[in-house]
Amino acid sequence: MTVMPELPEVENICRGLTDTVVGSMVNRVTIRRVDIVRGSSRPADLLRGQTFTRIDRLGKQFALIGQTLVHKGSLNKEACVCLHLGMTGSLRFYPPGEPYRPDGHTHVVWHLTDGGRLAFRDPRRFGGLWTFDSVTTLTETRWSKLGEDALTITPARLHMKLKRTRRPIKSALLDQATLAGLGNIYVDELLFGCRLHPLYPGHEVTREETQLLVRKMRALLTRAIALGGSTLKDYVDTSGRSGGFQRVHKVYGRSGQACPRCGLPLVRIAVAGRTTVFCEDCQASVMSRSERVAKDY
DNA sequence: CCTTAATCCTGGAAGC
DNA sequence: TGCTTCCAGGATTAAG
Repeated sequence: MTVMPELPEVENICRGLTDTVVGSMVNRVTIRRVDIVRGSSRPADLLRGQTFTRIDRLGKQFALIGQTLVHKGSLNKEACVCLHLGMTGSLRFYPPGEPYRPDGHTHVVWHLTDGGRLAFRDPRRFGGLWTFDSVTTLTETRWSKLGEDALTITPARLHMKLKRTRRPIKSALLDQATLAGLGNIYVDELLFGCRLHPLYPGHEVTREETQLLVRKMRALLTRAIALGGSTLKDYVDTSGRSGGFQRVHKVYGRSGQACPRCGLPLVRIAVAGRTTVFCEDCQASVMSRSERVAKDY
């Protein structure tokens, strides 16, 4: 089973990058597929000649931040590359001396002066890469459209967002403008953990239910990070390393199978065009209108 | 303004 | 066995 890069996977990639490439200098950048660099970015400037100073993350997106020493110790020219892995994207670090063979899906390779390499690979190319002249520009022009990070958002802030939408809670939680980091897998797992119906309208979610959501969400994500972290060594990638990383899905991908809580068959519907699996019995805590909608399926 | 639907893309699974 | 069809997913864009 493929590992989808949601927040926990991305967080582990960032930690891996911090341990491996931060401090290294980029000697050369190979762009094997130009259109993987999105927007008006100039592909030639993907931190070439710069030193990785920091890795930032917001939700599922993260940024490689580099600096160039223009004058000795006085003026630093900053730049950064924002990455989004989409569905099948991965970033893998090859230590100096380790052979690597780029295939047709390896789109960008950073060659470091110490001989290490960093390779971005994405078969389906839902992912991409954006360049900015500073972290501030990235934050103001791109990350400003995202909600708060799923790991740090407070119940009060989430409740504020949910209150003003009539969309199903699942749609709202998938929307990165509501909060950043959740994907289809974790949303289904989270709603099951909170016993909330996926079609429950956002504005009907109570303060108490939002508190439960945030509490469960933090626990879920933290646990997933810990599980993924145990497999990290030299590699910055999570796909292709299955050892020890079997995520325990209670509902995702288990439609028709027994609900782990009550034993009834899990049901599969479509919400916001996404496959949604849940337990009609355990997650029946919907009110009036939405309950009728749910029953229509 | 709010919400939904189509679009992108490829590999793997399922169907004939 | 080999071919075709369908499906999975996140974010952007267009349309309702």
